Amino acid sequence: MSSIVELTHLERYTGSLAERVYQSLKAAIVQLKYQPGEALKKQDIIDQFGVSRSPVADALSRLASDGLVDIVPQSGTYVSRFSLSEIREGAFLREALELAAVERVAQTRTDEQLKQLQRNIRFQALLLEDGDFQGFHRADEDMHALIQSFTGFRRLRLLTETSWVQVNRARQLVLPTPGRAQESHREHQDIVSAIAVQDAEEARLAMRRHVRKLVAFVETLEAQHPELFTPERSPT
Amino acid sequence: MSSIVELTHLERYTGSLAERVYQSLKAAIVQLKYQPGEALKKQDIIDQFGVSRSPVADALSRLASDGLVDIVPQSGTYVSRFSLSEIREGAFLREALELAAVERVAQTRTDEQLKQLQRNIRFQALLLEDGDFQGFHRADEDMHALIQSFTGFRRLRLLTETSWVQVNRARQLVLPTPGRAQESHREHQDIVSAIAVQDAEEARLAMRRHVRKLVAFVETLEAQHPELFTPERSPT
DNA sequence: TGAAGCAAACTAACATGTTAGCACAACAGT
DNA sequence: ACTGTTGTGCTAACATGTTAGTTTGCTTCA
Repeated sequence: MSSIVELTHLERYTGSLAERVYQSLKAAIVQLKYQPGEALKKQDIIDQFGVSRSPVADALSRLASDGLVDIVPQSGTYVSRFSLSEIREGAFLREALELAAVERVAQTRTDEQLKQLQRNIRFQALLLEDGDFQGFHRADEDMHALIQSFTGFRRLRLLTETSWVQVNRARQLVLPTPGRAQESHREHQDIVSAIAVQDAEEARLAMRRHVRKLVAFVETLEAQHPELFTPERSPT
Repeated sequence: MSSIVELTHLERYTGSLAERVYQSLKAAIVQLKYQPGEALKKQDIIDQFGVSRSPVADALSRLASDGLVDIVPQSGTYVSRFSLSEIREGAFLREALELAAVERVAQTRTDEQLKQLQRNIRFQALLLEDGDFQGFHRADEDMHALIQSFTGFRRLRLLTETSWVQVNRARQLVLPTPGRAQESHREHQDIVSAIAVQDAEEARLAMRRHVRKLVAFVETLEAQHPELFTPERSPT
């Protein structure tokens, strides 16, 4: 059962070879093209990309520090299984960072920044009317990215991304719930409204309500796909 | 002026060669044995450790993702200079993570955990009486580590550490202020008191007061050591 | 039949050879 | 003197050779 995984061509990305291999593999893992628990055949990757072991090894070690693969010394590299505790931790970290960001932005926002957020919100409504849920999801992510960029901190976005990546991967398994997008949009409105009136505390609360909803969706997952999860470390 | 930097022997650390080289270099950079802006001579490192380029390259790439060195492609690797904005970001991130941690722990703590914290606090008092400021500093860090470990999240501690590492490096330049340790101890007491009565909001506030004090010390630094800082990106 | 031992095949980790881009100094032309 | 050019020596990035530890599965012996 050595299912060959179709990897995105390196030309789609920029940077060093190692960087591009990293991007391509990461996308494949998050999109569940690799099964959690599956062994990563380095030779296959080398063959598909036409590169040598060095950039691949480099990419894998970066994926390991993201927690997306587990490197077993002198043995092999495996796509990490889901772990409820890691998913909860990812959600906790994202919540911590998003709350701090929105609190700060509520206090420091300029009118121009507020305008951008409000434009995004109206755009979301427009996409919902058209039933473009994929577009809505992109606009959703854009909104979070906007808020984070308004803090002026560059690393923040990266950290949130890597914290969240586990949850995001698990989210691929959850079927979209009818009405969830509308509900989500209303929560976005609450957040931006609080930012508009510079109420930091309310912005925090609104963001917290929003983020915690996302987590609740994932919690039900283990029962449906137990084989993708690591057993929650019961002794032997 | 190729000042030879004394690196800690690899035997002091555990893990793969690359891991140990990473630990040793990181310690040297944080302790300012390397001057910010200084070029890292890979050959010197190789000679001192008696290893090959692979583990050193691996270690350097990890230091780069910590923000401790800047790798310039096809040119060289340099110990990163201080940047006020990066220091502020590090402080922001640590604050975000520590606040979330203490808020959670205030709600979920067991009596046994509380006991550990209170024991730590009394130990701090004892060290202060003896005038052992270095020991106090260690106990201080232990307390923060304790709180983080009580969340049950493993990655949290690592993230806080890497967020803070820039600030910590800068802190090496700040002379200890008389009476600061006592003040710090009182702030620690406030935090643990709030945890004792499970007042999450007060715990957050106490922790915030505490963390922000540390940052204030660093802010004055650029005037004293301008050569260690990157100019705050004024055009050309 | 089952367990213990052994060897072959695979892997990550480490070592080393090669390539190509950048910086800086010496030098030539004006 | 000043500018433009070339070449030398450095580097990171990439390719490939080597080593040593792990897994797997076959074989052998109780």
